Amino acid sequence: MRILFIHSDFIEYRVKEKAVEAAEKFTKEWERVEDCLVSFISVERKDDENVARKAIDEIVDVAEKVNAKRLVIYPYAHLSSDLSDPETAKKILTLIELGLKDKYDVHRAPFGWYKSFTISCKGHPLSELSKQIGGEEEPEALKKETTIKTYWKILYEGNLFDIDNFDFTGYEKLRDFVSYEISGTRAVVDVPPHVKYMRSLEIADYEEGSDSGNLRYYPRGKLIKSLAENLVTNYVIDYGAMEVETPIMYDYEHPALKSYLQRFPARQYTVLSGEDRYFLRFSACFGQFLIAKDALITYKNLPLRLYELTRYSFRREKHGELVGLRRLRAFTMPDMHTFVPDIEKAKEEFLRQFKLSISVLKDFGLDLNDYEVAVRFTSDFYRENENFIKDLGSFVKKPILVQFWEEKFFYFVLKFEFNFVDNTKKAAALSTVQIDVDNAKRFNITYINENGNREYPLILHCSPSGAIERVIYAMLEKAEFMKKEGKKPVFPFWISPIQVRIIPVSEKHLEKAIEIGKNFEKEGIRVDVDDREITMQKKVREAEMEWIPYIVVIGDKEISQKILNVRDRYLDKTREIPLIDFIDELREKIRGKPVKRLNEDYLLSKRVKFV
RNA sequence: GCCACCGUAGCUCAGUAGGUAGAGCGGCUGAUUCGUAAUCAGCAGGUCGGGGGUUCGAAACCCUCCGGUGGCUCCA
Repeated sequence: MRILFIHSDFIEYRVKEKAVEAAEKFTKEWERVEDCLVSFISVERKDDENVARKAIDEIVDVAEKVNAKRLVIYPYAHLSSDLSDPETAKKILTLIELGLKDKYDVHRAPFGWYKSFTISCKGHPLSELSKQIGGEEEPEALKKETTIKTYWKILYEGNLFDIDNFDFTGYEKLRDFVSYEISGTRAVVDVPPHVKYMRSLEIADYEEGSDSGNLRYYPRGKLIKSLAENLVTNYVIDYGAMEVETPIMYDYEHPALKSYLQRFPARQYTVLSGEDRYFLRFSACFGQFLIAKDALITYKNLPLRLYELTRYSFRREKHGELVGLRRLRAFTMPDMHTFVPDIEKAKEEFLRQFKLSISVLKDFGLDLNDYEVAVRFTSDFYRENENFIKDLGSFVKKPILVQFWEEKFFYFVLKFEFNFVDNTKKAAALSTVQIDVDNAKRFNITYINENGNREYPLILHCSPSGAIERVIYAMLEKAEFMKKEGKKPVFPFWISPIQVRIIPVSEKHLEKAIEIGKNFEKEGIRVDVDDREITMQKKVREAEMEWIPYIVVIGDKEISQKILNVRDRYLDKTREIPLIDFIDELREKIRGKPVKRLNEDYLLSKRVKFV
């Protein structure tokens, strides 16, 4: 259904001739209504009573906003090219009329007639609005989200505070996050700064040749992304998960998948294979659940953990929501599922994964001050596990946002997220863990218990870092915060695409510079040499603009004294250190971290400029 | 999905009573061989996002599509 609202000084219409066979009988050939809200409505194919109900809510909502007492329902076919049959349209229009009659003075223009009309629009900002309601692919969960009963509190030092009574002094980012969550931000903002960096640092870029929200990654971005992926995967495997790989597209008609789709508030990409319709996965859940369903699992195998790094997960986010790396339609998500026998075990895993997520983010240079914690649960879960929730709050030693759901509508009873609040005061979720009480049954995943009987496990969904692209986004936004504080923006050493740049003072030092560079390369440190014929000032400047952590200048002095002159970005100063000691220092910094080779030429004169 | 703004050289942008394009950076060439955030000079480089229309004439005005951004809505 589509509705066009016009808040009018008056509308006047006159019935002319029949437009369709099924035209409605009418009582007034001419009508004029003063000071009213006119709703021009197209009833579309697939619209039903639910859509009518939703339409009533929308009309009431708008009427309240513009303070209208009189309503005009005006059938108007021209808003849509996918109309319902006339009988349905009449029925739904009548339902809407009846639904509004109690509270408003409702007038309705007859259906199925050509009418002349004159309307006077008030012209204030809310006087013209249009809405689209329903749509066949809209999952229940998306619609339900707007009606589900929920309330919010701040949890701090074991106490729950009303949002309005909590003093956010010193917790401004939490305040921004809360207002973003509950009311949506009102701040006037520009493009988030990470978009500028993702391009200028040659990490990622928009790709016109694809759908919006599908980005291209340049060599440096690909390197950063791979390192990030490897780090998370290593963590998860150390944690005890087994890595699997599953298809990226699934059958719309598969019964378990079909009902799961309805519980998941996201839109899908659809793929046609001949006549058959498939959707692109929006997480690794399906693939892993379908594996678990067929596996022979006993209580001795629990907790069982499956993991996949999805490249990609797809969500067809609305156009207006896509920005840079914050929100994409194709993204890389580490996704682990843990199967446990009961709620006690689930809580134990939940807490461990909570801590795992903190460790993972820390390696990306994001600590608890950089993100806000949200914990959400059903009221039932809270009643039975109040202390558990409070312990989570105590563990992070700062106030957190908690959300209560009166009923369980989604598939989980408890979840947390770590939300990054960026320079435009918008929030994006990074790590998350959920306790899923529904899907074992839905997918018929069972394990054999001590007595030889089949039982449904509980399932934890965990993305310890959140989407990899989002982690990069958070690192870039954090860099901007650093810049605002007067610090130099920089990546953690292990993930810097170039870790050491060697700058020969003049051409005659080049050979020696390359030789010194080899010592770093042997240790798995990504080093390059600026062999271009430009001034060294300029080389230093460009190295700084690329956020390279260590800039080593090689001239006569360094060659004769065998001491390196290092410009250290983390300390923001230049220091002198013997080569051996410096390499030891860097080796220590990358210990236990993923290592990858430089993903571009060692010599800057050979480099391509991508942006 | 709706509304608004934007799209000009590889990048950032200038170019409004409509008269077939400019700067800086980058690139190339030459000079300079240089000590920690921009050496100097010359040269090359443009279907003005795509398509359609108005006009003698469109980067400019209109329509439409695509892309980007912001707002609304929404965001497990």
